[in-house]
Amino acid sequence: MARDAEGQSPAWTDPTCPVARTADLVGDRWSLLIIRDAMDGARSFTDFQQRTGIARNILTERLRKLVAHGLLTQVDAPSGRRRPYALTEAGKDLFPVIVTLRQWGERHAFEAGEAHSVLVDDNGTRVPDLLPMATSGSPLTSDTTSVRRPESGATLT
Amino acid sequence: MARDAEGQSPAWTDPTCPVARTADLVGDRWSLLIIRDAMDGARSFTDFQQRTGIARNILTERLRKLVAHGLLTQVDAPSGRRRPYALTEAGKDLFPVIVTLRQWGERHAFEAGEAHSVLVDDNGTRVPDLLPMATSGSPLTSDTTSVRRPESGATLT
DNA sequence: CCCATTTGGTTTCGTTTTGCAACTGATTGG
DNA sequence: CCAATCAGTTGCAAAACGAAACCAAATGGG
Repeated sequence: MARDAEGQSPAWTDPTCPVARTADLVGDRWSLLIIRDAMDGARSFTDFQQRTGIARNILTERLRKLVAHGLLTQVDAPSGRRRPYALTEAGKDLFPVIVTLRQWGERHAFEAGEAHSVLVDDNGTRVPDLLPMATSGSPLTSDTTSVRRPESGATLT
Repeated sequence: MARDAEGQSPAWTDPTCPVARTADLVGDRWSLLIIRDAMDGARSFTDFQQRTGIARNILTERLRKLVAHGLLTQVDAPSGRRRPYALTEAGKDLFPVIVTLRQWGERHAFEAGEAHSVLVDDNGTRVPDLLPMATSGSPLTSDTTSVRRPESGATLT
């Protein structure tokens, strides 16, 4: 199985689009939930399995993929001890992604009055909504921004 | 086809977690890229097909799902005219998610000097990185926040 | 108005991915 | 030492996906 290169750029998506690159890594049904649970304290195989409900063979595969791509590591422990998973810096850096997914869900995926979990800071205060801003401080939307594609062939200046 | 309830809560993920709810809607290989392209001006079936490279039958299915869940609509046009797709308010509200995915990709999914597209505002200025902040203005990470789960049974106060 | 082309799908079929359950061999805890 | 737990594997069935062929309704040039 997996006869050719394991985890390289799939190439079936625009190779210059950072959204596509990220989606290639975490854009499946489980990876983001695994990251979410890691951020919420999950460390062991069974932690992840129980919290997500993912099938165990798929969990194995996903954990390996996330480790291979440097979002998770297994921390060192004395000989023959089990090695818990932990987020790398790159993994932790997905925090803004998880937060925006959460905030969208809170706004659009629950009925009014339906109970859901809330992300709070050290003081127990709800984390404020994340909103793209121009340098000037004015809010940005998809209508007031655009994607500038790289000139082909340009790599360094 | 589609013999039973079309698009309801899958229930195989924590029903009180907004991240899970959102992932249930857009947590597959294509939906986020479709949303991305819609934000970048894609309107027609072939727009989406050409930009993403998705198989046409799957595209049909995804567009229907996104419409069913209220992220896309087909705008009205005079009798028997083709109805282009457009983002709803809920769909546009995924903008912060797309932006954080993009920014993570820019930071971690490209080699130094490798060309990629950039999101800019009306002035052509790059959109600043999105970072969760406490109300006080101090930056937040997964280490300085926690998820408060709802007390079971509580629906309204 | 006519016909060729394009658009927006649908159908069929083969491949891949996912899920489930049973199983295994280390690890741990009492 | 022994039972339970952990971290996976393995085998198989079900679901999702992809490629290509097909089709009817729009479009558009002459």
